[in-house]
Amino acid sequence: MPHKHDPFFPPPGHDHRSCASEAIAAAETICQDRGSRLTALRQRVLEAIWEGHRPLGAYDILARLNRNGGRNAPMAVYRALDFLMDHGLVHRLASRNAFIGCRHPGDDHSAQFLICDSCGSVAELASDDVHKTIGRAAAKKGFAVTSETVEITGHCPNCNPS
Amino acid sequence: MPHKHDPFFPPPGHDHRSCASEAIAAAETICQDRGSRLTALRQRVLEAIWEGHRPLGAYDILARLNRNGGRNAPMAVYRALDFLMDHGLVHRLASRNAFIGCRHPGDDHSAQFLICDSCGSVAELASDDVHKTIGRAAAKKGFAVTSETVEITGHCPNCNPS
DNA sequence: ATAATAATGTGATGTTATAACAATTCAATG
DNA sequence: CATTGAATTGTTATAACATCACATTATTAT
Ligand SMILES: [Zn+2]
Ligand SMILES: [Zn+2]
Ligand SMILES: [Zn+2]
Ligand SMILES: [Zn+2]
Repeated sequence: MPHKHDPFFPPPGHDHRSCASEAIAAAETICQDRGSRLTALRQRVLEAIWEGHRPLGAYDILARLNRNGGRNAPMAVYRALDFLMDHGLVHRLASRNAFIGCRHPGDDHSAQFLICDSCGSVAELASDDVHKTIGRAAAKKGFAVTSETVEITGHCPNCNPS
Repeated sequence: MPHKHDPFFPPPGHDHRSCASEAIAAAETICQDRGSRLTALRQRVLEAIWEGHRPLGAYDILARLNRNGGRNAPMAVYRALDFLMDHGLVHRLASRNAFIGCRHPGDDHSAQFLICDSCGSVAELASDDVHKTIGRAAAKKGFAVTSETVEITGHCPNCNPS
């Protein structure tokens, strides 16, 4: 199911608690459905990621985890991220070495990311048109697609009032 | 101008010398036109990259550079790569942390990359259709595109005889 | 309770990329 | 040619990102 809030790039002042709580709730449901355990550590990592709509590096997440005297090691974060990615709750942005919460968890989707150069926020597009066009272009060359990385930089509507 | 060889994914046995020599020749022309210097170091990096159609990591390139007793440091490679990328002679594959020679040097193009999971070879697509579809999808969300990273993995025609 | 499995802890290490500053080479000018 | 400023390269150190290997603990199933 799509996100409750509509704004694609949520404006600076939006009620972000609900973004985060929706994401956590969706994660719990998905993990239950799949018989997986959303442990405290994994949930804390997911919460750290959902502190905003900006991608975070693994070590940024680690710092947030350890803010109040935590003693987690990088491995803990990477393992949690692997779990969250396996469950479609988090995406990795290859062009940034960073991670961001999925806005369409549960959907089986191929995503494209719009990354704002000004404010750093990221929106997740799920354009079937883009996906299919890529598939056609690849097929024309005899290439069988298994996965796509589509990351687009530019200026978001909040930073680009046209 | 497009590459002389047609095969999009050059077959294993192709005459690769001409791929490399064409690329070097194009680089010389482009640098002359722009009043830039294709120094020995830069050329050696470009040659290393053109030893094949597989992407190479910066440290792979460094190893090739230093094969015969060279003493170059990583910085030398990264600086040469920056130069070559600025001049549109080399692309970086974000999903691989690796670099590959551009097959359309001189063209002002937005590229997509097809990366074979079996043989590791990479082909550079320059699909205007993909480019425009991405532009439309982004515009629909009020996003102004400045650059795109499109990297597709799967199986190339040489590895996927259908 | 026991045993198997899953998750986490821990320390070391591997990999990719950049910072900072010194030395050298190059091209232009007089 | 000699001078000079800019571009390039050398050098060392360090930052940033990611994984390996193995020990320990927690959870689940029998
Ligand atoms: Zn939000
Ligand atoms: Zn913005
Ligand atoms: Zn070739
Ligand atoms: Zn192949």
